[in-house]
Amino acid sequence: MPGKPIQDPFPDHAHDHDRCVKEAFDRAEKLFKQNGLRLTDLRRSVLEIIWQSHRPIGAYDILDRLKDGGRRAAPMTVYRTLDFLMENQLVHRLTSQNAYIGCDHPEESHRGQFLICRTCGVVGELSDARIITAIKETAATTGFSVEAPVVEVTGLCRDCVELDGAGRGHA
Amino acid sequence: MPGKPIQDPFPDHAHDHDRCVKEAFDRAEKLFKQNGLRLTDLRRSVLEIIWQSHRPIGAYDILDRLKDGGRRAAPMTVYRTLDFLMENQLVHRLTSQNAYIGCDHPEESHRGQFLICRTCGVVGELSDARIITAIKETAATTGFSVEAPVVEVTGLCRDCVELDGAGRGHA
DNA sequence: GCTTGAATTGATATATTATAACATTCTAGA
DNA sequence: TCTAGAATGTTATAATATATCAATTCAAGC
Ligand SMILES: [Zn+2]
Ligand SMILES: [Zn+2]
Ligand SMILES: [Zn+2]
Ligand SMILES: [Zn+2]
Repeated sequence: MPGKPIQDPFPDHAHDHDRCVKEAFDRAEKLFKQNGLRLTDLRRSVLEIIWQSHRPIGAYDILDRLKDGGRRAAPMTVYRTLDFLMENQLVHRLTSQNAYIGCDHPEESHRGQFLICRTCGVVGELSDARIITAIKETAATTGFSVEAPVVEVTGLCRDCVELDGAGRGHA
Repeated sequence: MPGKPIQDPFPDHAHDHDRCVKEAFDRAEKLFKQNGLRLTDLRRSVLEIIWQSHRPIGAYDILDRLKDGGRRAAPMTVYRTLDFLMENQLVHRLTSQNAYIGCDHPEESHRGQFLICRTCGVVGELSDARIITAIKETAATTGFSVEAPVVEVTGLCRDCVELDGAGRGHA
């Protein structure tokens, strides 16, 4: 049985994105059922828009796409939906980008660390214990008790490093 | 000779803040001279306002205080000055707060890590090699090359942990 | 099926943060 | 003094996010 290979946290430029979307929605639907949440048309649409790529998308861009899709909507519509999706870990907000990105593993309560490629715009989510430990222990030396670490790292992804920062265009 | 004791990255609730301000301005003046920069009234005022406390302050709050001080100013005035101060490492922007904080050590080019107390609002800046190493090495396992890590950690500072999250009020 | 309260969405207005573009003033040096 | 570049003034606008109240939809119990 093939199954999923060892997971790479950063989506390759040539990966099968349809599979990402399918898996994301499978997980989402499961989560909604388990928790008795309502996967409404609006929520589904917003989630679809967000999962159209691995690039973070702004609230007003989501709004535009909703309108393109024939739905009438206002900023509040989007922000409310984003709040709901974030509460349920289906979406994360990248504070350094004022933008939103889909999450791979909404089952577990978490706050990921993010790698953001400056060239292609793609984001990968990490969940690395060592980073968190380093932050917690360093904070502890000054008596600081960590609650919500924000880690957002810009740089160049594997594919864009190879292209020496000239790469563009993929899901 | 007394000199400075081992530096604690998080300002104590009862520390001598006048000394912080004095030292910050000594460093700033030195930096301006060394680099042939112009420490204008506007820049000095903005830096003073930012150093009034160890809490981050928003651009529009800076604007208000400038006006209180009898200076006429517009948002652009503030943002331009902040840009200048940030270029010269005298000020950092906390992306998770949309707010700005004074920097302790403008001499060295750096991008700090920040501890932000949710109760008293005070911010301490770290510059911890272990955190950066953990981020770089983890990123490297997926071929990602780190350029600009953002680390902003909210939680409770030493003093506020002791008060169990009821503390308030100091510089 | 009908009722009802809660959840969801609609609609309008406004707050907050940040940038664009061009004009004027200041300042260091020739 | 003259002048070019730096700094600031001024006006307008973009981009992001929230507050508030009304209308609609939905699930559950009767
Ligand atoms: Zn994908
Ligand atoms: Zn996640
Ligand atoms: Zn101080
Ligand atoms: Zn600093």
